[in-house]
Amino acid sequence: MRGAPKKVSPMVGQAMRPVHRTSVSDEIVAQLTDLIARNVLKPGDRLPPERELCKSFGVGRSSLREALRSLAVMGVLDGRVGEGTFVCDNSQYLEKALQWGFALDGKKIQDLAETRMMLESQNAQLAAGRATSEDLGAITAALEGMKRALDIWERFLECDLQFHLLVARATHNSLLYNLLETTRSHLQAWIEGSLSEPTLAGHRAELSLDEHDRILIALKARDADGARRAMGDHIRSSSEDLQGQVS
Amino acid sequence: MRGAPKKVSPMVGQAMRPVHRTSVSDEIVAQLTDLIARNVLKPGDRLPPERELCKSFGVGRSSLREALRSLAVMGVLDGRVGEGTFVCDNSQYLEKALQWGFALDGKKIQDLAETRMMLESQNAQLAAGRATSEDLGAITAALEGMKRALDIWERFLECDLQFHLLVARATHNSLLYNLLETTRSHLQAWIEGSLSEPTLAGHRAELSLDEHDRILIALKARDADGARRAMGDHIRSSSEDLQGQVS
DNA sequence: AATAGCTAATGGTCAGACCATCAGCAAATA
DNA sequence: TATTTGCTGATGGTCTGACCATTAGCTATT
Repeated sequence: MRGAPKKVSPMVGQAMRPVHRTSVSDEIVAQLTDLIARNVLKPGDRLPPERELCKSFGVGRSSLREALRSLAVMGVLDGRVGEGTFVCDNSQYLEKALQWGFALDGKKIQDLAETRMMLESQNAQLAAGRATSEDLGAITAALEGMKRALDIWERFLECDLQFHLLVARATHNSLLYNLLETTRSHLQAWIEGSLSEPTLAGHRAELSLDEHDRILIALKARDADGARRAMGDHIRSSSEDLQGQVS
Repeated sequence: MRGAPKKVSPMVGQAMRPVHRTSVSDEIVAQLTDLIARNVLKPGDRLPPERELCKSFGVGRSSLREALRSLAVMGVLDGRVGEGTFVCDNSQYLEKALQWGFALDGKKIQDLAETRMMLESQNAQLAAGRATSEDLGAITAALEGMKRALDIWERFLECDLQFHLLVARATHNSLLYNLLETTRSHLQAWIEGSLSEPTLAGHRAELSLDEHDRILIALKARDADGARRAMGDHIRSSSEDLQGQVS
């Protein structure tokens, strides 16, 4: 029939493009993001129930749910059982992205602790210049909670955590707050595991109270460098106690 | 029965914590990310078929697929029909996230810039004490690349980015490196969008070179505080130029 | 040796069912 | 009347089983 069917003409490959293959889920995601981008779906809005969306899009529920799931992990949608699926008020997809950075990294304790140390110091420095009176009031309340719970070790730690998170909130930088939150949550499991027995609870609690006092004083005095140093000293001191228990 | 049932004791609310509510899909996501983080699942590896994973995890296929979908959206996994599901070789999990260009409001940009500023300063400080000779060599090479590309604006920026990432790598803290990488790439997308015309390229490039020089000198001298200040000055100076274009 | 065709494996999709949770309302209670 | 309790429907979360489209790998044909 043909003289040389061995080789196919290479021209053909250049003239043809890969066909546009789109999955059903991706199509749904595209349509929904478009609706949100054009403000047809505003933050806080509630989407129709899944079973209705299925009929509207003409797809099965699995595909629809995979699409919703995609948008949920990006922080665009939020599904609440019994209530419905809502458009998140603030596109917090940045925070989500940073959180996944933590999850995917081999979370070595030392790196985590170092990152936390750095975040907390800088947060204190920033907070000194930005904390509102409400911020300072809340931080003061947390500190007083610690003083009241000197003998209830668990409750003491809880107020301690609150103190640090409130300082982060006082930076009024949602990214920094979120970073500290995720860092802490990854460290928390390890901390609680290696510090379940409050051997040196009394001594440590007294010391900790004093350190927190210094931080708060620096914050109230708007002393940025002082707050940074006080927070750094506190973290160093408390982590030394932890390290001692481990090694 | 009781004398005054009007008010519930407020103590109770403090003694109880919200129960740990976790969905099946999230559990799978957590397990898989953990496996990837601990390098049990290496990039390029192929996961068992979905139907097998269902039995392994003891969950239905819907839930499993939603979990896989979540990881696919982040660019961690890649499912190919007829072949299987693979762990993506590139750890650029954020490429996908950037694909949907969500509008970043001014506050977010500011938060992002601030976070970057803080990361870079601290990274420089840490790197000064830890950089190996290879690290310093690579950073020097990046700086020389910038000098050679003074008239090629695009290439200049590329070397600039490399310089900063290499400093982060020199901290030998993968978490900090990852955080900076994510922060930078999100900022980069915004910068390139609103700063396509290199108006003051010449002036800025000269200044930038000088600032990078100072940073490198401080790093080589193991001057932690100096490196931190030099990096801080550099970021402040360059971001002032950007702010000027925006406002 | 190269090609075409067959088969099994695999991800993608769909449909229907059941469960846990939540809002809202009505009945019972103080 | 005001509060609590219990019911009910709506909704997201999950499971199961099935079918389809695509792919790799093998086999038979040319």
